[in-house]
Amino acid sequence: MRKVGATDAHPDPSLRAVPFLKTAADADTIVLTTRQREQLILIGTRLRLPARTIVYREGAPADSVFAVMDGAVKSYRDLPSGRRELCAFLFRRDLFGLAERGRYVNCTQAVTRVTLYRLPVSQLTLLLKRDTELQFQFLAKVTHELRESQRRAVVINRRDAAGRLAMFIELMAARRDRSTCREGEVPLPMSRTDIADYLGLSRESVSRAAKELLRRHLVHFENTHLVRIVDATGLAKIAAAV
Amino acid sequence: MRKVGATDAHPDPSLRAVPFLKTAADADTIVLTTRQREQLILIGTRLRLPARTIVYREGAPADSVFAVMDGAVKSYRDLPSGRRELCAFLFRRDLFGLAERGRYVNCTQAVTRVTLYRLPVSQLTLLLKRDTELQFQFLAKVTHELRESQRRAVVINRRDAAGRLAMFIELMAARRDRSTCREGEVPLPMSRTDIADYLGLSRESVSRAAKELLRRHLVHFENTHLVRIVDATGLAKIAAAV
DNA sequence: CGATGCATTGATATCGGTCAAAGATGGTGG
DNA sequence: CCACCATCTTTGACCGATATCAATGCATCG
Repeated sequence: MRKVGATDAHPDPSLRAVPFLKTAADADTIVLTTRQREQLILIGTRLRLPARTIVYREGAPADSVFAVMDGAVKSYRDLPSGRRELCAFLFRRDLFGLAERGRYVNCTQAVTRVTLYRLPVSQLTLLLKRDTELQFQFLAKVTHELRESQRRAVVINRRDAAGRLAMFIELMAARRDRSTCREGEVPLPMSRTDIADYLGLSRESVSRAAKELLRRHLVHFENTHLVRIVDATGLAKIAAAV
Repeated sequence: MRKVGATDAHPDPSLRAVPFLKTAADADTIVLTTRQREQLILIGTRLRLPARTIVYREGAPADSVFAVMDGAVKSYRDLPSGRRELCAFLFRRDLFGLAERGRYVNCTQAVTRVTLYRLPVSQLTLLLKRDTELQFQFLAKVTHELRESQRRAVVINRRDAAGRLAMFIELMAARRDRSTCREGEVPLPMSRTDIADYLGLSRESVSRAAKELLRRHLVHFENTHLVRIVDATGLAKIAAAV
């Protein structure tokens, strides 16, 4: 496993001028518009990593921010109990690597082979200083993402296994790249264990929940990593039943 | 039950100039410094409400923001399933009433008799425009609170009933007014049902968890609404066990 | 001092976790 | 191209924790 994006050098202290980059650390993910992404790519370097590569570890000096160009990345934290809390799955256009006090707050690992852009924080800071509009967008995205993940966390707390999985499938469906998959088909590139850690369930419960959704004719699993939504309204009903 | 803070008038459209006030809606609570609070109080009006008064309802036009001067307020949402999700308890110095698209996102109700300051959003907006430092502080507080509540939600999902209650008691202990209660004593002004809704448990489970903490000599309940921490380190251990 | 809501306690049911084992899948090298 | 091995996934049995239902106890406020 390679490790990138972490050196012993401290990040640019001028980051202090953009405190939201630090404050909003836990979100760990931002979705940008095409225009914003183009701007950021100008200052970044392309990076291709095989599946399972650790992009950076929790606590490492946060000197870079990353943008997903292709593939999927997971962001997680290992808890003292041995459990793993999977905070987010990151796809095309997602930005990740935000830090708190100059350190990454999560560990991130490639789920599939991925293409990333790496943006040095120092240069990003300069860009944000020059472009107040971009900074503004950044802030809006940060708070938006925070809200989303907060909503997820709250909601996960009160739902049976099937409901959580239904919600997860809908989430993945909403984010899928329409150009690369058929109507109703949703790729699930991550492992069952990853899904379990994300939903706060055991592997086995995810399996059983999948079986349950199948039994109710809501979805059909073409294979482990591709699910087809059979009854979208029925699925939505279960997913929404808070 | 009286209802205040909700009229049919639309909120000041200039609110659009302060999008973070809307964006950060779900946090619903901000803790301000004394200086900031003083500034805000200048534009507000004092309000005394008896226990159980609804301050505003979910979905009502958000024309005011409120600051708690004394007493406790709860912020909640009733879910379609009939469950109630209790988002936050608000105490002295807490600010609440942030909205999304001009509407309140939660329902808020006085837990005890309370004294509030009511701040018209229009005037608050003006103040924020004049005082960039205050606006900045506002943003920092918003993101901070968001992070906190996010952390809570995530953490709640992986803990047994006793652990959740231990965490809750610690939370309340951290926020209690030292001047009005003895060392180690923590007032719990809210009902067991409220605690249950906050922790995602049933009333009965809260009762049993309380008994469990008592059995382990970690706390002692002087009465229903006053708990004394007997073994702080032991309690912290249970509360921290993720 | 009674009445009403709140809190506790007990009995039972249900759901998900855990453990164990079998079944699929995919990658590697011959 | 196939066989084999490692890993991931599924299935089953069982257990424990919490929800739910029911009843009793308690306090608070007229």
